[in-house]
Amino acid sequence: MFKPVTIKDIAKALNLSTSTVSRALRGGYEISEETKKIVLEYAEKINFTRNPIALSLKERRSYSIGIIVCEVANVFFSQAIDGIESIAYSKGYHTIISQSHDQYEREVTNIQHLANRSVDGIIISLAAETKDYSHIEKLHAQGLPIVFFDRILESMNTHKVTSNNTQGAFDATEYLISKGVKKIAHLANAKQLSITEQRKIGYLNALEKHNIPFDENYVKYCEHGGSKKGEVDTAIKELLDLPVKPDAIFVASDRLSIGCLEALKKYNPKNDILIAGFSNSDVVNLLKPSLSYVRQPAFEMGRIATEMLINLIESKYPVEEFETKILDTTFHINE
Amino acid sequence: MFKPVTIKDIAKALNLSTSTVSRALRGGYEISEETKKIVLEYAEKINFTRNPIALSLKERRSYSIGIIVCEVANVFFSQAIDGIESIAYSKGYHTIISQSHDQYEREVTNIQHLANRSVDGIIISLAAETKDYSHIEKLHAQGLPIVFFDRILESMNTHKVTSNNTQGAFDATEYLISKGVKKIAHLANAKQLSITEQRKIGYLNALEKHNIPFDENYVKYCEHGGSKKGEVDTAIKELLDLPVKPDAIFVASDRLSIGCLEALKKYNPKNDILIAGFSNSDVVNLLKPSLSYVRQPAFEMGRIATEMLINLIESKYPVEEFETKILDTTFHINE
DNA sequence: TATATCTGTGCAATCGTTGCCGGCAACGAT
DNA sequence: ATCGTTGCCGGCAACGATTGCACAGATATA
Repeated sequence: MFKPVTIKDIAKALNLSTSTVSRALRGGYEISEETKKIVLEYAEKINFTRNPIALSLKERRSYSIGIIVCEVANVFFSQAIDGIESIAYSKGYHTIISQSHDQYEREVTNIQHLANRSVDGIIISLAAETKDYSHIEKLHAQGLPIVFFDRILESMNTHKVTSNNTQGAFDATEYLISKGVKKIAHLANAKQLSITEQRKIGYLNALEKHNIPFDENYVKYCEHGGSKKGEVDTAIKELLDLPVKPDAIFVASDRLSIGCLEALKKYNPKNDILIAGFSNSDVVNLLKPSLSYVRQPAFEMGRIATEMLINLIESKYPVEEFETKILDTTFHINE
Repeated sequence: MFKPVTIKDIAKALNLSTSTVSRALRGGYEISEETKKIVLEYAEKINFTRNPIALSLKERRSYSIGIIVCEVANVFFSQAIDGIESIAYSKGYHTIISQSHDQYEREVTNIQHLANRSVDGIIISLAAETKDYSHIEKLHAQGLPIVFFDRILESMNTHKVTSNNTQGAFDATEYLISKGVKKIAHLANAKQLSITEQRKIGYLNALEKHNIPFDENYVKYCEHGGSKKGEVDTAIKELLDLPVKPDAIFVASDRLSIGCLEALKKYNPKNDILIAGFSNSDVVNLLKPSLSYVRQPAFEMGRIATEMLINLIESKYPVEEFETKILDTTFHINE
């Protein structure tokens, strides 16, 4: 059995009380230098580390942060996680990552799990499927600090971080227009997601600016964010089967971009459709068909969300003023 | 402040002792049906969940499993994590993921952190940089259950899961040979990794079988697994600058494959070098230059590793017999 | 009626750590 | 000589949940 050393062991060995040992280890001013030295040396020798579980119980907090994303395999999210960790670790927190796989059920289970595990706060990007938010609202009402990033819940009064989705979508769409295309389809994420709406607005704005009429048939939503087998495939096929085939597609997410490219490779070998979309992939430059892309500052978003969360956690008084931070995207062309 | 309900609250409200409440909630046979019902209903009503931290302290275990991989952004690892989670959740464990980013320091910190957090066991794939194993050996000696997957530590006596790296490497190399090339370079991972050695053996076996002489200059090691900026770039440049330029490259990992393709795109626009390598990427079919690839059963590896670990954790007696499971890879051609 | 058995409940200890109170000795000031 | 102060340390309780043991009351048996 794995049995770590405790301060009791030290106390017994050194013939001291546990409280004395405890204080000596924390450098309490009420302990003589001599005793301190003895305790510290012995603790070092037997490789003592204090039990954070016991501490969590006593302090009613765990110095850990829960993260919920749809999947870690998505580069946008893994970069955001790196950003979260960079701040969390530096401030003495550790992280517990869990994946919703864009499923509502798993989001509920996971957030419950995290709250039970006594995380001090949660950073979350909503699952594509989620339409009911009571599981989150309940915890928030109980006082659990929550920060949203990327896919935010507009209606909840807390800190939020997103990128400038509207601008990014506008840039991508306008780029397509600049290439001379006019029939620009839009492959979108689940309808109820904040990012879906924002990106669609950017797309519409670009069309409007250039006097291109909007056709609702050119917009396809993927209710599972592309996680469901065949979802993107079907959407693309439907677009290709339209009476007037689109000559470009603006894709709303990384996940969808991949599915889109795969489907096009299959159904449109002529490769005469221009594509631009959101992507943080590191292989985006190697893809064929090529993909011009909007990149979000994922790492930075993670950092900021974490700073916000730790502020909430460590605030002595209930926070009333909340902030929504919007970061700029960048656009990159791949001919 | 976030303050969950405790059994004390229930006890007070119902005028019972905490022990009665506790037993009623666990369905203890010694409690009258009537009392049980009252307690259960009230607990339900006020949304009681037991505090797992308190339980961990008492039971000396946390029902959580630590995972250490180099990075979650790597598809092989994220698939393995999905496999780990599938078993872990079904058996009532939850997971704590941490990333070494192929750095020795972070591996040490993370494993320490996990052990402190009282995980019941650890599943680990070694960082590329790691050459000293005492941080792991120490915990293992203390009785912490550890299972290796992918990048294993041969010398440690515990359960291990790998794929058949030698066979996979052989398949890839032989495929290249079958395409008529003879000057096959090998872009390898850090020298000390188990997978590096195994994959090199497969490469050598294929060369030998087809009577192709081995040239040490054709093998390039990446000591940081491709995590360090410019590492792969340099290696590829060196290969291209050799007096006799290779006409094919066998690449040992996903991470390296990407770097390799990028470098080749830059330095070898003629695109006259054939590439085959290990990859679990979901976009591998969309890449240009194209990449024939060896795929590992990552999900399955995660599942098996977790079953092994939970066996170790839940075993009543110290386990003496350890197993090394080797799973088959598959090879896929991309012309 | 006295004793044994059984049912339902409470008490107290436990896990590791820390906060708080209080005790003891040595010291200086009065 | 007495009092107050200070330095150093031990003991107790508490965080939340579980559990062995004890005990009260009811019922059954001798």
